[in-house]
Amino acid sequence: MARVRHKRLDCSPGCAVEGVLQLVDGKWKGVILYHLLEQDVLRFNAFRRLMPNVTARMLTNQLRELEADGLVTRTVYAQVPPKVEYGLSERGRSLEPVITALKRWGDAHLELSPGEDSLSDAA
Amino acid sequence: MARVRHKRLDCSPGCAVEGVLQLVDGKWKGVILYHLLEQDVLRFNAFRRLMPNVTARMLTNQLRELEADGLVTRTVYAQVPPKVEYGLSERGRSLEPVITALKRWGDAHLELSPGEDSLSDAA
DNA sequence: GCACATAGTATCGAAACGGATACCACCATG
DNA sequence: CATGGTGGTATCCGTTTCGATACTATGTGC
Repeated sequence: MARVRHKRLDCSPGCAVEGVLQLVDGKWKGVILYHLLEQDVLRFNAFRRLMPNVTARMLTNQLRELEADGLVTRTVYAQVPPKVEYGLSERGRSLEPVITALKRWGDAHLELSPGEDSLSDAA
Repeated sequence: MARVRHKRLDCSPGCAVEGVLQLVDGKWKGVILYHLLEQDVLRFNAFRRLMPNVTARMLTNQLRELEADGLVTRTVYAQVPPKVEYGLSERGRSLEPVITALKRWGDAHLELSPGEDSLSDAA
């Protein structure tokens, strides 16, 4: 679901840049990774509470892709009611400098007025 | 053209991360920015030669969006044949740590087999 | 006078994206 | 017996993306 982007990474050294972008791109992956770096472990519905606008379909989707890319781990507990925990793999955790660089730049250059970045859906 | 992503950045502190992603995301923006950091100034067709798979339509599009976001500058010389130069604005140049972080991670974790990242279209 | 290079634009249409909605199993609680 | 919470899946369907193709203007070289 993460935009097909490039079949071939035909951009010479720029490839590396594109390659990471391909992993992080996806409507909600940035936020998901960010939250996982902060919280360590999150359950499905915990994500939904953190990001009220994401639909279950999309959340599943993004998490599955991140898992397929080896960035997040998915642990299912054989319980009823079900319990599934999402966390960062080692590879995922290694993205920290990247996420940090993104956050640092955003904080410095984006000037999100506080109040626009509320957790509430503010419908 | 850069995927609508989120109307509201309702992800609390993660917003900053998403915000930057919104600027860098776009099928070719990562590579464009990377090349501009390396080369300083590039002309339209120079980009096309560096990225043989991008169509004129898309290239125009990505450059225009980057320009609208204040990351690249576009200088038109009143000549015939036309000459248009693209470069980084100060804001664009400030993205360097971000691009660098992306590239560093990509180089370390992606293992692009050399030969797959050729400049040629290798049709 | 024809082709080539410059830097694009316009239009078509197929494919992908992604929201809305309904639905699943299972258990606990009231 | 119904309702709520868990973690999803399936389907429909409008919207967006983006490649392909054709086309523009002007000046130079052959």
